[in-house]
Amino acid sequence: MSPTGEGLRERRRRETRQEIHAAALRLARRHGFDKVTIEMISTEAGVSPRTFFNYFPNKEAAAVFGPRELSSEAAAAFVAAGPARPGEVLRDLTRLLLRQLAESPPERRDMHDIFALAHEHPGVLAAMLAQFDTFRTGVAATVAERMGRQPDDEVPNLIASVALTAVRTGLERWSRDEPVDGEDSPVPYVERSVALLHTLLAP
Amino acid sequence: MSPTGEGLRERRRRETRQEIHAAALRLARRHGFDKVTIEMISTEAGVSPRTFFNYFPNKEAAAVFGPRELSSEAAAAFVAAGPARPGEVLRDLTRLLLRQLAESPPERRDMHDIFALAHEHPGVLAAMLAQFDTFRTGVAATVAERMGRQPDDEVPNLIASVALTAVRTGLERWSRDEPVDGEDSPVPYVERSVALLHTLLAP
DNA sequence: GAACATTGTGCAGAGCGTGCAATAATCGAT
DNA sequence: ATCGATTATTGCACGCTCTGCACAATGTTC
Repeated sequence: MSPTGEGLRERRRRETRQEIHAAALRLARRHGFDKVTIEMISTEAGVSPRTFFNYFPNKEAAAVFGPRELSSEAAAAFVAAGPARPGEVLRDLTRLLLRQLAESPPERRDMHDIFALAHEHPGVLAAMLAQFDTFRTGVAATVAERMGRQPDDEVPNLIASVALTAVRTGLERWSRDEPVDGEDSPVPYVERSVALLHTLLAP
Repeated sequence: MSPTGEGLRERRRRETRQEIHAAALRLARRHGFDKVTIEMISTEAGVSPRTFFNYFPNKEAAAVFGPRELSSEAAAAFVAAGPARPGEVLRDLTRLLLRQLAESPPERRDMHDIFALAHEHPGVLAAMLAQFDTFRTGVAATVAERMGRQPDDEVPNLIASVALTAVRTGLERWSRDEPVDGEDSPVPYVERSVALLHTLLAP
């Protein structure tokens, strides 16, 4: 097993999944989403059609694939900070999310295309929202852990929802903007959404 | 044309859609969601399989079917109230949503089963979120109209997202609770979520 | 390197979802 | 009431989706 703690199998699996995702997005750009078949994606990614389904349930999920959980170290630090008032937890959470976004920012072009696909293909929108919601559930569980509450408690869930609403909104606007030289981070966009959100409820 | 302004065709269409939805949910309860086929649903609803697809793109969508827009009168009144500060618009919006929820509350049993299905079938969750998001988009457009902003502007979208997060969270908890005699409205649950949300950002 | 666990692949088959064209029902007007 | 226009229902055909199963190939553990 390698020094990173990640075995060969694990790495391959991650790479294959990424490969299939990239293939799906590439082909959707080239031919239009609904002209693309699983067979085409599989061939482009160098796997069998059957293997495709070992990684994704359908092509929508392959196209929108992205991170589904917080990095575990960051989450651990967040939890370790211990209980606090909801407002403070929300503040910490948005900071955590922004840091993670700054450290491993998505490709603007990919993000743009995914939002565009979601806009014209209901199935893609559904897949994207489902993925986002999976992330939200995980975040809510982390928040719950820090606050000493149950994972399905309303408070952690509302905190996670609010924070991720800001992230989603910021990312969407970022993906629609024209790239500017030297300024290609989604972070300011999300910060802006967070600020707006505060104006909303605390006027 | 009838006095309601709704023609025979329109009414039939609405009824058929409702019929198919009910059939899908009923069969899912009886046999488990993934044992149910389009053919079974169609037969149960008294239409041809081909007709099913004139109403829904797949069985997930049929199962989670629900309202997709604000009632037009309520929305009109909301818009007519004219521009205001974001916080006030949000307050008005939550009132509007609560009134609508009080006037035509969903069946608790249906809501419970839909959330349960969504919990164990990723495809159902995706369909539910997509439907919710369609609603959200429409609400955002209404809010935008009132505020004299574009429908894709961040402010109306954040307002709609926050309000509907509260609705979703409240409905989910309501659907999980045991029915209590004489107290079977989702309204207090949503009100509670709204209140929590305010505590969050304005502590 | 032997035993074990996981992953990739082919095959078969039920079910999904759509385009098309025919038929029937409703609608809006005279 | 009648007639043409619009819209809904259905059957048919066909390609694609997705899953279960069995077995080979490839890591992993001891």
